[in-house]
Amino acid sequence: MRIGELAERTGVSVRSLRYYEEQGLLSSERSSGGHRHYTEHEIDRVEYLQRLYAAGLSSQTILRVLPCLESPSQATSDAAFEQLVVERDRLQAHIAGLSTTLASLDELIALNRAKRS
Amino acid sequence: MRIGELAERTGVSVRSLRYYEEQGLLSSERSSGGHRHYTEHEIDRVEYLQRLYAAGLSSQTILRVLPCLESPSQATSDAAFEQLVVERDRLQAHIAGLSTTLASLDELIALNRAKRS
DNA sequence: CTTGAATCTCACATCCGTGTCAGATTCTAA
DNA sequence: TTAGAATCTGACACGGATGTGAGATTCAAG
Repeated sequence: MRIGELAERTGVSVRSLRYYEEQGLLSSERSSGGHRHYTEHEIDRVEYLQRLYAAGLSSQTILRVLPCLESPSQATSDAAFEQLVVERDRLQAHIAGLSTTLASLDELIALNRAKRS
Repeated sequence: MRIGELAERTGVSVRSLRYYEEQGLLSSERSSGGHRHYTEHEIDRVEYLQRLYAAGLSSQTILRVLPCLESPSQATSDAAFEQLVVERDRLQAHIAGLSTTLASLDELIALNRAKRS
């Protein structure tokens, strides 16, 4: 499929897809004329990238953990694996903080609801 | 206390504290010479602001929900309350997404660990 | 073929909380 | 009173993913 279809099916802009490729996070075959072509597989990849971005990883960080994603094997570099664990722990802590905030927002809502009519 | 101490005690930079004030999120008394002075109360306020920023609210959005924070009463505007609920729901959904990502990172870690020596 | 839609590259803009620097002023302790 | 630290305002810079526009080229359907 071409880039427009991939964009549509993933909900990610064409601009972003090109950016991901530029960052080394997404690959594509090129037609003789230079147009990018993707397989179904890239849909999952793009969606995973979006998840990682949403989790607060930068392009560079994602690049570092990619080997773990692509080939979970003994050959996977220690650096990639360690980075993966670091990011997991960071995300876990982040979620914990957000959960606390969520709880306090809930309290706030209850408090306000009580004081209203 | 002065701005330097507030910064130190909250872990927020002096620059950011001034920015919060500029955005209408933080108030201060001024000395005759123009220096800002804060009470203990502002510590909580700053920490709460940090939580909201971390939860993905923009300055403007925080400004909108502030009335609910400051005076939970019948007088609190409907708009503020509704925005508060919107943000709570947004945060809830966001946490749910992150949790999914966390789970998949955990899987990935387990998978990689298994394949390594 | 031809034509219009899609894609290409390159470059610059945007957002927004924060960093940082400059030059002036204020505060505090000796 | 004076030196040095802290604060003041104002302005510009940054990071990083994404938006946007120009001008050229390619693709696909008639």
